Amino acid sequence: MHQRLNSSDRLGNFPEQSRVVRKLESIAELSEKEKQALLDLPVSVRNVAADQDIVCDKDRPSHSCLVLDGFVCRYKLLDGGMRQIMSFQTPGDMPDLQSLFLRVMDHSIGTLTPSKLAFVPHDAVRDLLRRYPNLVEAFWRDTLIDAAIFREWMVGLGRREAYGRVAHLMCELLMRLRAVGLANGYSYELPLTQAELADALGLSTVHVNRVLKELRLDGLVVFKGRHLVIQDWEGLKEAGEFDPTYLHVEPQVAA
Amino acid sequence: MHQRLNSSDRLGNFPEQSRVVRKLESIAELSEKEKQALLDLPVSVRNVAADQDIVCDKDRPSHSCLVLDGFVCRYKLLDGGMRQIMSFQTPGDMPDLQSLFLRVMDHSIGTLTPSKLAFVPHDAVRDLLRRYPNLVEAFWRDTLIDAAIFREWMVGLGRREAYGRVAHLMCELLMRLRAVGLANGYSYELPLTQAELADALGLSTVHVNRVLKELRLDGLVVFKGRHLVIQDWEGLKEAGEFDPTYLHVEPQVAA
DNA sequence: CGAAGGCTTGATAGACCTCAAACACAGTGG
DNA sequence: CCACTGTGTTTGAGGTCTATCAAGCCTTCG
Repeated sequence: MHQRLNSSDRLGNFPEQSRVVRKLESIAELSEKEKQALLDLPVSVRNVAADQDIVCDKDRPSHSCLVLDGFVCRYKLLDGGMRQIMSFQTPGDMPDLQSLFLRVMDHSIGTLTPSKLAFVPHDAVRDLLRRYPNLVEAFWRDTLIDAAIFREWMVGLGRREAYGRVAHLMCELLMRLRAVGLANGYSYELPLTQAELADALGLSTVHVNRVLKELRLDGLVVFKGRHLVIQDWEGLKEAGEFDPTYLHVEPQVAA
Repeated sequence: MHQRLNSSDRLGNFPEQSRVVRKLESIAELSEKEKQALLDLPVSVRNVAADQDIVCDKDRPSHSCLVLDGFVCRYKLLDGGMRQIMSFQTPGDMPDLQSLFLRVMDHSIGTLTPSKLAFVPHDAVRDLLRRYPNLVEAFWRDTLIDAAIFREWMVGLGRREAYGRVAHLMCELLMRLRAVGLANGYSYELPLTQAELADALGLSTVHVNRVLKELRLDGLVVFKGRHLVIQDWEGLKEAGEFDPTYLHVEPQVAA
């Protein structure tokens, strides 16, 4: 029997729901009723192994998915077999909200680590948005912030050297993981291989390796065993020319 | 006396309104009432010279702008003075719809050619969206397609060589300009300098020049005097590995 | 313990950049 | 009408960043 036993569950029944709510609250004000409505969303939750596709290029999904736990990414494959990762989705994120309005997938979404995902029928989301127009703003904002992150990555891919590109990504992930409580001070779990980082940064695995070594020798960060420690936050920000405006979070602990 | 005389105009009074309507119709179904409401939007129209900023990084705009005529771009400047252009906006586009929901600009928007722009107060747009929920879907879709284009550019910047990158951009612009009636068969006005192309493609001006020459020698395109002629559409698509899915237009004349 | 995946490092090659100079063309002014 | 200027294009030469290839090493896990 397969994993979809719990297709009649509601989001609120899972402990990780707090990450989703927290993420949305970092984006927009939510009333109690709206939060309730969110938690009442019907979901089917699945545990998915690493390196599995959730949605594929050209698919026409009927559900949107929420990341409850794990690292997920959007990516495209080129003819030659090369891969470009276009975003990392961390717990609390909704990687394919867009499929609500763009029927055909123009890219794939897959897990990078073992993940826990909640699938919500599009109809349920549509219904939610009809009943709570304020949530339209929240969800729309979320997709706009996604786009802002794409733009920032474009800057990195187009105009930053490898060193700054890596530094910038590490800064961004600290900010984003903090927002959902997944960072401790200046360190966080970064369960990615160097090859995966390379695919996101438009570099080769070998070069990522060399840059990481350089960052370590410069005393900025240590990345070992899927764990990242930022030893010199100011230095890292400078190396990546990092300015968190594009993340559109409250001027929180961006210290 | 300054240019804003016509601040009490409505969009429908300008002949270029058709481009805006046409653009939106290529994205979503519009009822007659919705089209009417669009045309009744209060606008102040301005003619702007080339190379002028419309909105700057860190601004908090109170209006959204529509491109009635001309080429406009989003861009960011790096510390070293380098520029990354993140999108080209052509007639019919709404480059800063996002400012409705993201208060602070995380990039700048500027003209590349002399342009005719319509500014709509955010309040008027908000009101429109409140009255016509179907337009929410259309506008949201528009911002999602923007994001899809960002993603496709990321692929180019990260994983395509200069040759394919240039080819891909030319394919994309043909499709987009056709959708608003600004292409003739396989040619269109491309009023950009090689330096501007370079800033969009993450290349140096010199290298763009060399690639253009190569494309010409290969018989794919001729770009001369701000005019582009595609001589071998199949070849160009192949060179850029171009697949128009990400533009999310009807499977129109993508022949 | 062996296998597999990931990490690390060296050597070589290629894509692209920077610098520099010449050329074309349009607009300006005497 | 013709220098003069400025912007954009074109081409060459040399240098840098990053990719590719290849090999050795380490860790994890059955």
